[in-house]
Amino acid sequence: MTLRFFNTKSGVKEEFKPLDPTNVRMYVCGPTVYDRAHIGNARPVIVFDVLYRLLRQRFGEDHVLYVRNITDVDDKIIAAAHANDEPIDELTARTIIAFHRDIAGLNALPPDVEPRATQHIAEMIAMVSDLIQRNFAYHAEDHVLFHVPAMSDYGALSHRSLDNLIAGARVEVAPYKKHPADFVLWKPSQPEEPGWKSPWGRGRPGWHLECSVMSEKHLGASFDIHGGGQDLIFPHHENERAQSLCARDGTSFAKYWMHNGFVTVEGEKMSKSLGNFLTIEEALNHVQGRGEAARLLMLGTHYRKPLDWTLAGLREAKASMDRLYTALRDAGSEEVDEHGEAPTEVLEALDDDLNTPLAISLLYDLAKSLNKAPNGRQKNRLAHTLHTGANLLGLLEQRPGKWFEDIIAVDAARLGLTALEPEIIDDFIAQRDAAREAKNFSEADRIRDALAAQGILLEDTPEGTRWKRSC
RNA sequence: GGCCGGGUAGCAAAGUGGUAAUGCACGGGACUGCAAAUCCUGCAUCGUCGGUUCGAUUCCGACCCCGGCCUCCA
Repeated sequence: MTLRFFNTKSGVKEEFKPLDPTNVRMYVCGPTVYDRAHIGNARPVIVFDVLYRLLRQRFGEDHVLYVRNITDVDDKIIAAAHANDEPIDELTARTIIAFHRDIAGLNALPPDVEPRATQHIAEMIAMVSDLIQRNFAYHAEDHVLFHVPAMSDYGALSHRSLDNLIAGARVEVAPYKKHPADFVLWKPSQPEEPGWKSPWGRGRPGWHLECSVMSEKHLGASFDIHGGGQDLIFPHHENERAQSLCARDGTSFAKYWMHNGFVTVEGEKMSKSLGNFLTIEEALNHVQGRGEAARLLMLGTHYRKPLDWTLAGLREAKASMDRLYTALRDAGSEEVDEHGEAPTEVLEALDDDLNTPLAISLLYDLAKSLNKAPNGRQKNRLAHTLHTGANLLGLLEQRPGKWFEDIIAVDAARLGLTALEPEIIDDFIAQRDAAREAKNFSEADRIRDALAAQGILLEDTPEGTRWKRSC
């Protein structure tokens, strides 16, 4: 097995060789908890969830450590709390709960550690002190700033030169900065703002510091993979890297940097001003809470490419999931088998820089073979293979019956659905069967049409009539 | 202006120096009372122009579009 991942720093696919195969470590930037998670936040969650699943499969479940932080101190949080007239703690607690619920709906496994910035203030202060001591940072007007020219290969991750940065700078440079590119490690807090006592007065950490500190604390100063959205490459990850490398000797920080592409919605960049800020919850409501459809849509495009999220695409993904679940249902495979060795081809597709679109196409191939399988023995084998392969992508984790019949995790009434009870549906089906028996096909079709109008589709099989919800 | 990524069938999206996976949609056929589901089958010369090559969609160059980053952002 050879895993290859595109490393942002080198700009090419590299063979993945973990520092310690018995302790593969990855750090992914998690949410800043000031508002509901949107569909753009969902992409790294899903992409790195697949990476986590792959690494667990390849190196063993107990040999992978996945850390995803929660940023719970930040100027946006302060602003949002103020706007809501709500204590910061309440805002962040509420938002974290919603975040967990949202991504659970996307079948994302929880990370092994989910550290919070506010629980690492002491370590942050210590790292700032180290940077000052090593002459990589300086104290000026209650701020502590990282002095960018002090680091020789600053810009190596984002492939920018210092000259470019200055040329492109559109911000007014604060007067206390020695160099325009210098960035804040610690900044003063106003009395009404959250703050912690420090050698430089009451204040709070700069944006990048938390990830340097939390990755070191939970993964060590050198670890394997650092992931996040492409927009984090600069300045966040560049600065994180600068802090972490300059604060220590002989460490490598992240060996592989992986970044997912951006998400647009209906062809437009998501932004609050455009009013197309689509939350995960809203998106899932469009498919009655079937998170796997959203997941399939996300994974249907390679993670480094831009992804345009559309309602049509989501509905199509739902139809595609129907196909896979139909194959399982027709195979009589109601068992959800979460374990077992995933099919080699699927694993190999993922080994090659997470080629999820190829992996998914292999699932369709398996579904086709399953549909054509002549006997129960082969069906069982293929169903199991399809299951384990799909599970690697976080798909097909439900019973087919549940997939087709439930309205999952949403308030049906709020969606304007009548959500017929299964008993009532069965009753109609019995009436229709009687009509068919009597060759009264117009009555049979009338019942079928009536159910269809309620979103219930019928399928006649040799074993009898079955139904599924159409949306 | 600098950096990065895209442009493949109606839509979505893989991939390869030797005439292009897969899904959805659509057409034909089988099956069905009719459907649905399923199966079989049809549907693209890969942004433009040059170059390298026996041969390029795949390599090189130029150009044209599209998106992102350079300021908070997944």
